[in-house]
Amino acid sequence: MPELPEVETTRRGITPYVKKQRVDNVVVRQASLRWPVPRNLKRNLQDQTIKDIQRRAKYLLFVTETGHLIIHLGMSGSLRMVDNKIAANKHDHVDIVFNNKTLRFHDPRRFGSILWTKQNPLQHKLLKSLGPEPLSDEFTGTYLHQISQGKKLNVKTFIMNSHIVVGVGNIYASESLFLSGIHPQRAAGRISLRRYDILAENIKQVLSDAIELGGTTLRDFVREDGKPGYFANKLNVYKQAGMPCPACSSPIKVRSISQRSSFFCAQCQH
DNA sequence: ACAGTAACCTGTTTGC
DNA sequence: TGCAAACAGGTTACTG
Repeated sequence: MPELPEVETTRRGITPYVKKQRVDNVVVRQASLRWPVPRNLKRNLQDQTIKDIQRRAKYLLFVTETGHLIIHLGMSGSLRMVDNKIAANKHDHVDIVFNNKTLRFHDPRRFGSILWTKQNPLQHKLLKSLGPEPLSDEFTGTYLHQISQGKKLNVKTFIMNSHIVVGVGNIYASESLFLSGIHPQRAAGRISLRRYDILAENIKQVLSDAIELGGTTLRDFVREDGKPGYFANKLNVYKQAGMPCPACSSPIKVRSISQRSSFFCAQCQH
């Protein structure tokens, strides 16, 4: 479900309800997620005050005095703020209970994760070797061009690799390649610096635009208040197979690349 | 080091 | 209509 814009939308949505709030209780109904929810989560988190909520890649980092809560939404996860008296539904696996609101983690497929670390979360095993943030100045066409040298791997899989750049999932990979006129199956090492400059700019643009609109809701992404994001209306190619290309009107194609559906215009992308 | 594949899970859509 | 296969926004671990 969530790519960077959806995670950032969630972060912004829950921050006013959670920041500076003290955790009254932690309820784990299902500890079997992508990795087991730590058994000591309640012991560590209860009575702690959430000082801030940060984001690194698609991980949300909840800062407390004694450690960090790390939440990843996986494919189908969402976080919502609900009144404390609202009963949990199916797949509502974890509650972080505050004074009168509850942060509720819902995840049908259970590919998400909830972790606790006392160390610097950026040094956590899962975060320490991640690539740059796409919206940072560090992420440029020059960077992409440099590390793609010699790679025969297709460019779509390349930009979806979180060790290259974080936050670009299946939707925004297709969209940014379309905007850049680059065919998703082109070898990463056979793209000019000039075209990587364009691609890096388009990745920044499409992610920023999606954040502005509250992310993309295709099926089950919801914001903290249960409302959808509206970027789905702006998709040029993703899920548009057979529809006319917005630029040239030839039908959008879909093809599986590295086991992920990839949407593109064969006329516009080379 | 790299590239390709399987695996984790449930729900919905597609196709015969 | 019914059932099985395919597919879904992610990422790691394993294989060769």
